[in-house]
Amino acid sequence: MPVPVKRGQDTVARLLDAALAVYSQRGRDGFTLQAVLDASGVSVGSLYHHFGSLDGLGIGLYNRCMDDLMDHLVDGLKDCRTAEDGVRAMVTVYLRWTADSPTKALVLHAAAYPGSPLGDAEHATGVNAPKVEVIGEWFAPHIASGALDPMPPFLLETLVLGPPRLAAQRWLAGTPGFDLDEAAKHLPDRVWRSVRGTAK
Amino acid sequence: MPVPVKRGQDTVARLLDAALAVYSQRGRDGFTLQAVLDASGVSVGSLYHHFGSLDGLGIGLYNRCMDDLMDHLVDGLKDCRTAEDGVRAMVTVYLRWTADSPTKALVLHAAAYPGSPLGDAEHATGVNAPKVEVIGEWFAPHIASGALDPMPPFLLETLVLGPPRLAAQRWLAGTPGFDLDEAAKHLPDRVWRSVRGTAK
DNA sequence: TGTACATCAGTGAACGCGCGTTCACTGATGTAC
DNA sequence: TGTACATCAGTGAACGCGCGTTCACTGATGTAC
Repeated sequence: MPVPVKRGQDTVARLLDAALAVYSQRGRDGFTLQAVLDASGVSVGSLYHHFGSLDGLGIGLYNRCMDDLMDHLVDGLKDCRTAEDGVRAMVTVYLRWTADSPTKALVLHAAAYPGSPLGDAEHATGVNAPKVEVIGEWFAPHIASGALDPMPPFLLETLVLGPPRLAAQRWLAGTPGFDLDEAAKHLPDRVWRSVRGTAK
Repeated sequence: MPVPVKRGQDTVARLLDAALAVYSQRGRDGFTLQAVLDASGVSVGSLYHHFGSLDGLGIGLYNRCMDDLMDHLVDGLKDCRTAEDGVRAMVTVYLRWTADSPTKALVLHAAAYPGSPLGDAEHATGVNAPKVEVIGEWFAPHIASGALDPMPPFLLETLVLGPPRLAAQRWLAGTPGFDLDEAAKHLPDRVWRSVRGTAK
């Protein structure tokens, strides 16, 4: 007989699954207590027992999605050695992850705008800080070596993730003409051009 | 005696001003009917007379902000002749506009995520399509001439606006270390590298 | 192993508040002749 | 210019619905001895 997972863990998972489904199907305005309860089959009190409030569940959902993305980004760097490999991997992974997990991506984008109740979650909890740091540390030596032009880390992030992120946003919004496959074909190259070292 | 503006135009302006103030100060969740009424001093019925619903006012607000940004972008191209000038202008104007009109920028970012009630506004009304087209037409000959590497327009948009947009988003969210002035110093250069023509 | 107790997980009826919207109305401005 | 009428702008009391949250409770699992 399998050792049962920690008590209540199953309920938490069901709530998060339902939250993701509701959020992606009915949007932010449709992310309502009743909708989550219906989709999960869990009782109100149980939701409050585990998450404290509907906002709490929202924050849990956000953290779960962000964590998933971070895992993929970190994983994408694993077999990279050159700065170019790393930059290309970030762009490629971001685009592929979006295509593979559009519902999670949607949660992230919806929460990314300033003043969002979920957007504050990351600052508050800092749950994903370690993984962000891992990525930062991967790139640091390549800046030091000159393989990447010297620039503050925030500009590197901006240049590397900005384009795939905008492409993802437009694609998720269904803007006609936005093709993620075509983006994945060309963006890594072009992003690399914008950050590679120019010094001898 | 000055000819009075069209009847009711003043009320509409007051509502939009109040909407912007409420949205930026109290966030999306604070954008409530009562808050707008209090901030504007206008009566419920009057709001409904002009905008039909609270969502209608939200759409009006979104269109107003997007229109403002588009004006600035189009204006930024006016004195540009080379492709490089144009690309640099787009990046620079986007960043400066964000710094100058953070409240409007906030509305735009908040509405940009897919499934947003305001985000659908643009598709629904297409109010800003003409100005988008103006910009597209400005760049077309520079792609044709090879000054910009040939690529689908959506990739050009992604590469040019992606980085300043992400920088703006992070700055608006108050992420520590994000400096819009520093971004304005370096981004135009680097964005240009990513899109300039490489053919002879 | 058995019993007593403590903690954790889960239930759902009840509550009250604030929300967006409606509607019958008054007043101001424009138009016809 | 004066009168009659039509249209547009603005008012605010009233409505009802759905929302997130609470709470007293039952049941299941873990712990002590």
